[in-house]
Amino acid sequence: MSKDSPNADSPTTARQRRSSDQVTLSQVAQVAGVSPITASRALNYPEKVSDSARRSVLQAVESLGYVPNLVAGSLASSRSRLIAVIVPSLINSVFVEVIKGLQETLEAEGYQILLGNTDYDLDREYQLVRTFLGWSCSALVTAGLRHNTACHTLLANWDHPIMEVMELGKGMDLNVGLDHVDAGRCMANHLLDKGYRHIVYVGSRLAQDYRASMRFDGHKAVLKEKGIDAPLLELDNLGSLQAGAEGLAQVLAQYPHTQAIHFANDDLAAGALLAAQRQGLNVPGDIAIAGFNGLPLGQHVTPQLTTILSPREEMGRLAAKELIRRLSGKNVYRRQHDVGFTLQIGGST
Amino acid sequence: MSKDSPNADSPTTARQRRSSDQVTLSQVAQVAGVSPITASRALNYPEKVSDSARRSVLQAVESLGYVPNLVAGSLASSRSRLIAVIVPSLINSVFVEVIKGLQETLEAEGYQILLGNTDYDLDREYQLVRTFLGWSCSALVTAGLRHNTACHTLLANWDHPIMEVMELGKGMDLNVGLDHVDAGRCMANHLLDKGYRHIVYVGSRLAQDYRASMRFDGHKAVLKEKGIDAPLLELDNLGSLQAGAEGLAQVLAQYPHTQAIHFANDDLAAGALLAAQRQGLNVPGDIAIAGFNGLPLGQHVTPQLTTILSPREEMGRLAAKELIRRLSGKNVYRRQHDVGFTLQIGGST
DNA sequence: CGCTGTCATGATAGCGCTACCATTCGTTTT
DNA sequence: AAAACGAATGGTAGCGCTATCATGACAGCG
Repeated sequence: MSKDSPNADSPTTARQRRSSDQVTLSQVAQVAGVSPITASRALNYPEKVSDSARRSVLQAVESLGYVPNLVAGSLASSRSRLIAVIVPSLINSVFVEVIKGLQETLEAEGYQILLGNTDYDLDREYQLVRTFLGWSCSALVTAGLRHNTACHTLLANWDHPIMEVMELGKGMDLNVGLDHVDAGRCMANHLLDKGYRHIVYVGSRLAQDYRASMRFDGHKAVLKEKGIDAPLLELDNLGSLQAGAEGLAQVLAQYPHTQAIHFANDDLAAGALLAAQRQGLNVPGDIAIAGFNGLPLGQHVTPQLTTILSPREEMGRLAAKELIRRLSGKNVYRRQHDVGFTLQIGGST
Repeated sequence: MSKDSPNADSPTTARQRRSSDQVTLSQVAQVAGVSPITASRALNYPEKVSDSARRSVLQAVESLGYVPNLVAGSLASSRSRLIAVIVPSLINSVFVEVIKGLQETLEAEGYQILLGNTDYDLDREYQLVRTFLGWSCSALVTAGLRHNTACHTLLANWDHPIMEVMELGKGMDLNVGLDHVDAGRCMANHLLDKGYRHIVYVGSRLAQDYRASMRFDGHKAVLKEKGIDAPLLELDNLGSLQAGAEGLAQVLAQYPHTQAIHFANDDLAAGALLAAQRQGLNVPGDIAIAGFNGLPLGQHVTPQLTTILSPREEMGRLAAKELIRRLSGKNVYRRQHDVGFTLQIGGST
C-alpha cells in the first residue's frame, strides 16, 4: 500500500505526462505482491529470487500482457543489448552473409542488431557511429579497418567492444577477417601456374572498395616479381553481372592480347563468363576468367568459375562469438582472428 | 553555480552511479551559457531558439564532443526514431533488396533500422515484435500478412504505424505489396499460351514460404479452368541454385512427360536451367523453365529466364515513404498499395 | 551465544533527457 | 495606455527501469 505519489504537497493539480496506457513493471509487481525491484530481478536474474516470487511475477506478466520497456532499462543500466552493425553495402551479398552469421548468433543470445549502411562513405560511417553510440550499444561491428579521423577518435574513446571484420590487420580492438593482399597473391600465382602471362585485373571503384584494391596489390606484386606487367582496368559501376560483361568488352578492346582476367569479385567474373559465352568465346581457351568470393553462382556456371572462397557466414558467426565472450566478461584470448580463404579451381582458368 | 547535488543532507557518503564520463546535455548547456532545456531545443527544434543560443550550443557540442544519449531522449519523449524491420530470411536476396529500399529512405530521414530475422517462424516473429515494441519503435515493418494470434493481438493494440510488405491484402494497417495469386496466374497463362500442357510447379517448403504457395494457387486455378492437371513438387531445402538442380532431376524422374517447369523463384529456376545445360538438355526445346522475382542472374544466362519481375527496392522505398508520411502526422490517403509485377519473357519458355 | 556469511527482499536515488507549465520581455491590438 | 499576444527561455517533474546500499532472516562456526 505504499503511496508512490511523487510530490504530495504540490499545491496545484499534479502535472501528468503519461498518455500511453502501457503496463509498467510496478503494476506487475503490485499484482504479483512484490516490490518493483524484485519483479525486475525475477525477469532479468531469475536465479536471484525465490521460486515463489518468480512464479507470481511471471504470472502477473502474462495476465497483464506486460512488455518490458527496454529503453528505460537501458537508461538505468546503461546496457542496451543492442549491437551496431555497419556495412558499406547491402547489394553486395557478401556483407549480407556476414550479417546473417552475426545475427543468428547474436539473436540467440538476446542481442538485437542495429543496422547501418555507409554506401562506402567514411563520413556516413562516422555519422552512423555517432548515432549508434547514442544508443549505448553493447558493441559495434564494422566492415573494414579504415575510418576517418573523427570516427577513429570517437571509437578510440569508447569503452565497449569494437569488432572490425572482413579484412585482417591491426585493428582498434577485435578483428576477424582474411588477408586480402595474400588472396590477390594466391590467385595471381594460380594464373601464372596455368601459364597465363597477359593478365588484366578488373575491379570497380577501387578507391571505395579498397579491399579489392588490396587484392590487386597482391596480384601486382606477384606479377612484378616475374617481371610481368600488371594492367588494371577500373570500372565505374559497382560489382554486378552487367558490369562484368562491360569489363570483358573493355578488356578485349584495350588489351587484345589478354589471356586471363582476374576479376575483383564473382559477380563481375560470372557476368563476364556468361557474356563471353553469349559472344561465342571459349572459356578458358580464348580467355580465362577468375573471381573472388566463392558465390554459389560461380559453381553453377559451365565451366565452373575459378575463385577464392571466403568463409563469410563463418566470419559473422565467429565475430559474434568473440563479442559475446567479451561481453560476458571473459577474457578474449585472441584479438585477431584469421579466417583464411580457399582457392577454388574451376574450369574457367 | 547552482549546486546540482541530489541529496545534500545525506548522512552517509553520497551514492554514486555514473561510472561513464559521458558528456551530458547539461554540461553542454553550462558551457553554452543556457539552460539544459534550451540546449535540448537547440538540437531538436533549431527553429525554436534564437540564433545566438543555437550557435553557442552547437559550439559547445563541438568543443565537448557531445554525443546525444538517444536512450534517455527516447525514454523522455517516448519516441525513438527506430524502425523495426522483420524479415523471414536474409539468404533470400529478395528481402535484402526490400530492406535496402527501406533503409536508404529511412536513414535519410534520420530513422534507424532495427533488424529482425524470423527464419520463417511465426513464433520467432512474435518474440521479435515483443522485443521491438519494448524499444518504443516509431513503426514496424514486417514481411507478410500472416502472424500468430499473440502477435496479432499485440500489434492490434499498438498505437504506431505497422507496415506489412511483400504481399497485397487486408492488412492490419499499412500495406505495400503485390498480388501473388495473380502473379502465379499470369505465369501459368503465359505457359499455356506457349502451348505447354504438362507443367509442374516446383517450390521449397511451401508451408513456410506461403507466398510461393499462393502463386501455386493462381497457377493451379488457371490450369484447372482448362481442365489440365497441376502437379506440385515440393523440395526440402530453401531456394538455391543447388535446390533448383535437384528439383529438375526429381521432376524428370517423377513426371517424364513434363514440358515446362514453373519454379517458385529465380534461384531455383536458374539452378535448374544451368543444370539442364550441363546435362545437355535443350531449354526450352526439351524442357521450358520459368521463375519468379526477376533476379539479375536470370537475365544473364542463355537463354534468358522467363520470370516475373517484382519491384523490390521500390517496394521498400514506397513503404518507407508511406511510413514517413504517416509519422510526420500527415494523413495517409492509401492504406494499401499495389506495386504490381511484370512478366518478363525470355528464351527459356 | 554472539559473530560472520549468505540469501531474499526492499527503499532510495538516480540514468540523461524532454513534456509541461510558468515566466519574462518586446510587440501588437483596441 | 491597458490589454493581449507571441517568442524565447527556464524550472520542475517525471519517463520506467535498475544500481546501490540496507535490512532481516536464517544457517554455520568457534
